Amino acid sequence: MTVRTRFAPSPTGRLHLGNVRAAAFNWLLARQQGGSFLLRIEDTDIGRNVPGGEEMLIEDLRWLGLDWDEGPDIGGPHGPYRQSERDASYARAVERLAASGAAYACFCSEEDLEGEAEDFGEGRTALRYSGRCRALAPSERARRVAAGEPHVIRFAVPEAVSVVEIEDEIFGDISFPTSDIDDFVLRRSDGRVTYNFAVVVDDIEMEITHVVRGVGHLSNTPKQALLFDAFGAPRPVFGHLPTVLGPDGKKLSKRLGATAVAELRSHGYPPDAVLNYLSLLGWSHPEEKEVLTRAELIASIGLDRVGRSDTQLDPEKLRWVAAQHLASEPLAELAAHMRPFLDLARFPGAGEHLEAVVDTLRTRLSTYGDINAHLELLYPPEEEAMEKRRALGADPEVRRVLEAVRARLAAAEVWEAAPLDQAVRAGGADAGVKGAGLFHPVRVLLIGSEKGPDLGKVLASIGRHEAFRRLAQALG
RNA sequence: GCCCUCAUCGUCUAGUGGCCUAGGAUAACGCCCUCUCACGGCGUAGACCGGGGUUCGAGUCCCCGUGGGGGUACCA
Repeated sequence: MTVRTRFAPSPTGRLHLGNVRAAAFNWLLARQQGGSFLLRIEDTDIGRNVPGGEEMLIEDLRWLGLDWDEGPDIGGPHGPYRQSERDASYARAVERLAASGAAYACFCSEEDLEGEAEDFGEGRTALRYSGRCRALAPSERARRVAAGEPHVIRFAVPEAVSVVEIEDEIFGDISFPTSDIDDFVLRRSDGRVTYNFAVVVDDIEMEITHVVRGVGHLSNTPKQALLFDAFGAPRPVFGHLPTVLGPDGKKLSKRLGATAVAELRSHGYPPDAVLNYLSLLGWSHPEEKEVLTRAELIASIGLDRVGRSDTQLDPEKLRWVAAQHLASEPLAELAAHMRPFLDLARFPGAGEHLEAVVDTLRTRLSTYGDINAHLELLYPPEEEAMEKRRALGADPEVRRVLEAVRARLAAAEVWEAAPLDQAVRAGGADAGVKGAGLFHPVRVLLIGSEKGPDLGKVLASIGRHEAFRRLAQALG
């Protein structure tokens, strides 16, 4: 049996990290097993749909590298992949259940049901449907339907089963008494089907073998399991993932900007790092490794090591994971990834020696977008820097050192970090200084601070022209 | 109300009755490396929600409580 998993979001727009985490698990599982991963759009609730939501969602998934084998944009043998386009399937499914007696028309209006309201206490009430239309004679039912009387289609919870047993790969075996499940609505009076019904019909027709989703759906699972049974279809393997909470421990909301995928992308987080971090939410590697490549993730992921308690997003740890991923990237690749984030208006010179710049700054960067925040180190505000350089030039002792260094730099044949570092040291030797007495004034001259990266790297980063320009401000 | 479910350092987690004096990671702090910064290395501090059982022995099993989450919709 080949594994088929799916990600089935409603097109409410940007994906938040909880959803993406579910998508990631499904994708990783499918790739590990050599199976298929499908994308399905659950747009049965019109009120929830956001214009362009599907496009944004697809964009986010693509960026993360979670590619699907069947979906609304590329089609596939089990389409359509948008619930709003699957009316024919749902109609057939309703027929089948009605024919077998597992579903029936109910004519009760919402007002009729009010009378059956149960008091929860504290003013809260619930409508638990008694199933009274279930007792209607088939002929009467047919007559009223034919007469065009408004009705919904309800599922007839089988009287023969007293408990629904769910086997969950993550939460274990759970039983739900059927006495707590009333005859729920399958199709609304306006003809639209409900979520619980649509998912099951879709999962059956799309031959989904593994349903991996958030625990929020665990309570729906018995209803869905009953439907699979009523259709005579095998139940898929279920796996419910613990909830992902925001850094504040509260539920993820759309306005929690920092947790949206699009936000991470715009900040320059590497997609592989995001995937890595997300996989660590609720799951742990058998050897507790935490920095994992995409391939390692595919090889080691599994529902058996997923925990059951809710997890909180930790932006600090995400940054750390991202930094680890950057650290292992080859310099040329890193520079290429950073180029689109470069703010050339602020740092016009940086583009010319990008590789050297990235090499100098890379140990302090966690994301591609971090480059600008640290570029100021190499390109301090001009006015202030100029003042410091003049002050340096005014000190005869310092001036002597800087001149010696400048002479050595002028003689440099290649403008690269290692030889430049040697040149600075040689200049110091010429002037009879070394250590802090040499490096500090040179560093203040170059970047306006005694603290900072190795001077050879700084010189290589700013380039020959800029280096002499800064020297000239002190020495004339 | 009723049903389901969760509970280890601030956070992510390891842990499936003795290996736990509860391990790792992150964040914090300190030391080392180094001209300095960053990286890195080493170290310090920090947790089994509470109460009852079961057992020779419980973070691990059971029950109750507390707290959190979900369902109980013609929401998904």
